[in-house]
Amino acid sequence: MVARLGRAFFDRGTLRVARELLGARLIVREGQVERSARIVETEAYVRGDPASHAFRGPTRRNRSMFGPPGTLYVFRIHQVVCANLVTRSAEAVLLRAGAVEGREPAYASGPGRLCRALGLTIRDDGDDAARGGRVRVEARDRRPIRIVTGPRVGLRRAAERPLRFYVAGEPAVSRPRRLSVSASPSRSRGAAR
DNA sequence: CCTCGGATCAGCT
DNA sequence: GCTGATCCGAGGA
Repeated sequence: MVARLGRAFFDRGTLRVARELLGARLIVREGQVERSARIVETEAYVRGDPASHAFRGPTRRNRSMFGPPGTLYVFRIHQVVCANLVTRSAEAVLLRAGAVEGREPAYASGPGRLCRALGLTIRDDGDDAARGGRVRVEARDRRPIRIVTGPRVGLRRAAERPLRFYVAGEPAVSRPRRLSVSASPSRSRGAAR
């Protein structure tokens, strides 16, 4: 049995959570069916970050970002749904890509495609993934992964901040750009790629 | 009220 | 690489 990631996991620094979510499984229950994906790409949105939806304070749209750690913040942009997991202090981690599990493994490359693959909708906004309802997250296994850090994707403001993290060698990751390699979170600093 | 532009994606050059 | 779709939220007047 795999441990669900609970409140304590999300109630930590956002960069750390963003890195440690890599390899974790995002699971969405749909009646009797469960759809899941291994998370392979994340982005951090932090306090004082002009690109963060929480930057200008709470509104109806972003109120989930001010919820407890582990809250889902789901928003829509250009008719596309994207999902975040809230950490602390109105910071959050955007889930950008995943390896979808099932009889036909597939790659969901991009936050909109990931949500679509798992059936996440705007109705999931505000749900508590740490408590584990329709949506939950399970810890990754112990196999080491190599994490790459780089600039976030698709932003006009604060685009250069290295707040994107992804698993090296994963096909689902969005168009790779400039890279700087770091080690797996539970291991010591590793060799370069 | 009006205007602006976006944490995207698909499709085209 | 670039563009357009397409619409809603945010913010200013």
